[in-house]
Formats: sequence, structure tokens, C-alpha cells
Amino acid sequence: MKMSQLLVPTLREDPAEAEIVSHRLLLRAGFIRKVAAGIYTYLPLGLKVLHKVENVIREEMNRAGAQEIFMPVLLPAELWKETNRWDQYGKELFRIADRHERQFCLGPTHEEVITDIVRSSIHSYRNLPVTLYQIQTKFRDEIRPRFGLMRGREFMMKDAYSFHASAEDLDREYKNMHAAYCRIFDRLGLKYQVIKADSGLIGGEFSEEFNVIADAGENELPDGKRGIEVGHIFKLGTKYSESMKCVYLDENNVEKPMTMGCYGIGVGRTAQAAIEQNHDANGIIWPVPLAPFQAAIIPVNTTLPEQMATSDQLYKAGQAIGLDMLLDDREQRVGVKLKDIDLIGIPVKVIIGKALAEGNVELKLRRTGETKLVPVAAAIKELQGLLG
RNA sequence: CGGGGCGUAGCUUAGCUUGGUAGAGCGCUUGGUUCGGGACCAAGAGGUCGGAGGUUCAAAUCCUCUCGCCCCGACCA
Repeated sequence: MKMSQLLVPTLREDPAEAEIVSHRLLLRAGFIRKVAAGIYTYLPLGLKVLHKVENVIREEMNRAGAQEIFMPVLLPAELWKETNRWDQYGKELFRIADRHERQFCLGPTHEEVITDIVRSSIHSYRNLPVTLYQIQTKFRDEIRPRFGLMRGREFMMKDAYSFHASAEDLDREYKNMHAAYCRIFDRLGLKYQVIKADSGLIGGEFSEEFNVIADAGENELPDGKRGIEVGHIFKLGTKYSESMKCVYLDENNVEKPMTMGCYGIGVGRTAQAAIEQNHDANGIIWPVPLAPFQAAIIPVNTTLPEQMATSDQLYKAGQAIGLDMLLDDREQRVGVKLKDIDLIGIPVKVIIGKALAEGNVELKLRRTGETKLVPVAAAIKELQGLLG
């Protein structure tokens, strides 16, 4: 992508509306824009990062044997009345009526819908267990939306649900999901802690939270550290299957309620938590798996044809082997470009400048500032090595 | 919802106490000089001061109401 064509409205100064560093940087670096309290537009860079998180989640969920589906956001009140949550959920539930005055809500979570699907499509122990998930926008009328994507009223969430013929099998899948969650957060390069938690309105017997360790976190972790809850996994038991009659026949032809688990990850919150853990005075320092671009090619002087030609050559060579790079072709002084690229957190800068006279370009790491001169011909291979 | 704070140009803001009809920096446009970490000079564009009502000869400024946003608390990915 050419920087000159990309919508990245970076700001020179910190926006007054943001308090915590990750929120400030998301706004300042042009990743998101607020539409209303707790409601944001993801600009091109923000959406790219969101997709990176989603894809890691998707890969690990699929690897763990879960199947992706996509449920509606708009949900009929009837389903929610079956479990009594139409009344219990309270003001946090966005409620609307259609033209016939039928009641609906915007889904804050999907236990009712998934249970409805499974009860109508699975009737035998032979078809259990099954784990289904979706990655979708959720709506919760939070008491106090805050901190950008950290606590929004509309936000992206991966929610998975598992159905079992026994508590033992739920235990097995719960561990399986736990392991998948560890792989996800490991792959994203985050430092996190798993703690036992309250099940809240979701209900159930047992749950654990995955907390990304950060000062800005809303949760107090056992060792005094603060954490941002990015994931929560629950053993639900039969709470929903009993109230909604989601049953199966076992091998003795006896009807039993399915045993359930559910597993959530806040996608935007995870991305923002990553910023809390990875930033410095100059801006964001994305872990490579989350970075909107893996590297940025920066010609120091756009008026010099040889610098532009080399930049273009490296850009194309990178594309050819599947690197996702940003070419900062803007007619700006280097300082402006370097500041912007640092602010948005690109892991590696490929600087095409005076070293070109000796046939070299400069590779500079965002995290350490470490710089390396390499011959043009070796630059892409070297870059690949740096990106791991 | 309780407590605190803030709404002035795209962004950051001065002015408000002590009413006299809006100013700066950054960004943007044009021209020129620059060119390795947010350049410089010159000339410009851009504001019904969140909204409504009131007081007054006169309101960004005072009063009333209202809307929005941020922070702390009770709830959640």
C-alpha cells in the first residue's frame, strides 16, 4: 500500500478526549474515530489490526475443532424470555420494536440463539459434542462506556459455545479451549494471566478470565497487578439447555439436557490491550502478528529518482514474496514520515537514503531502534529474517 | 444513576472572574527556498464560540433550561 493513498489521519497532538495511552494512540495514530460514546469507526489501519486478531483467533479455533457460524445481531424477545434473561438483563440490553410492535434486542451475547439452533438440529448423543463459534459485533448498553475500544457499547467479539453429552466431556473441551486461548494470546505476543472469575449474568458453574497485564486494566489481579480482561471461558452446565429444553437421547434412549460451555474473546479490546503492553514515547510498537503492515519503506528524499526507484523495487520484491509493506511515498520531509511510521507502530523501517550511494539501505527496528545497513539486493531476505 | 470536569476553526487551545462583537500554535491551500527525525519565508482559506430561551444599547463572557463528551464509583469481552 502506498502511504499517499491510505487514509491515516494522524494527529500531532494528543486528543483531549482520551485518557489512557492505548486510547490516545488509537486516535492519534489514525486507527479509529469516535462516532458516539463507546461507538467507533475502524479506519483502514484499525480494521487491518482487527482482522489480524480475528484471523489468529479463527485459525486457533478451527485448529481446536470449532466450527465457524454467523448468527444475527437482531434477536426476537421470545428467545430471551425462554431463559428469563429478557427481564434479568436489564438496561444493558438494547431493545427495539419493529413496525408491528414486536419486541427485539441487539445481541449482547448469544446463548439463547445458539441453544435454539442446537436443540432443533441435534437430538442424539451420536452428534455430540459440537463447538460452534462466531466473530461478530455485540451490543451492550454499558453503564459507562470508556477507554475507546476497551469498553464499548458496540464491539467485536468472538463467542464460542460447546454442547456435550456429559460433564466430563465439557471438562475435556473446556481444557481444549483453554489451551486454544493460550495459543491465541501467545501468538499475539501478549503477556497475560488466567484467573478464576465470577460468571456474572452468563451464569454457570465455573469460569476463568484471561487478563492481559497492564496498568490501565480494570481488574485487580491476585499479585496486585492490574489486568485487562480479554477472554472469559465458562462451564455453563445445563442452565440454558434446561430452560430451553435443549436435549438429546443417550445410548440408553434416555432424554437428557446437554451440558454446555461458552468462550468469549474481545477482539478490539485485545488489540487495544496489546498497545497498553507495547508502546513508547513515540507511539505504538505492534507485535509483528498484529501490525497493520509488517514494514515501511521510506525514501528519504522523494525528489531523488534513484531513491524512489530503489524504494519501488524493494516494495515490489516484498510483494512478490507476500510481505505486506507500506511504501511511504509522500512528498514530506523524512522527519514527518519517520514520526508517523513510528506513531502507527510499524515493526521495521526500510530507509532508503544516503547509504544508497554505496548500494545500501537501512533496516531499523521499531522496538529497539537497532539499525542495520544491508545491500539493496539482500534487503528483502534480511527483512524476512527480522520479521521471523 | 451518584460525584467531579469539559464543550471556542480539522487538532491543541487563549479569551469568560471584571460583557464592547473572536486570537494563537499545529494542520490545510498557493508561491518560493529547503530536504536523514514533526523545516523556513510570504500570501490565503477556515469559527452562527454545542443548542434553545432570557437579561442588556451590546453576550463566547451573566442567568435558566437542554444536548453531548470525559473522568471516579456500582457491571462486563
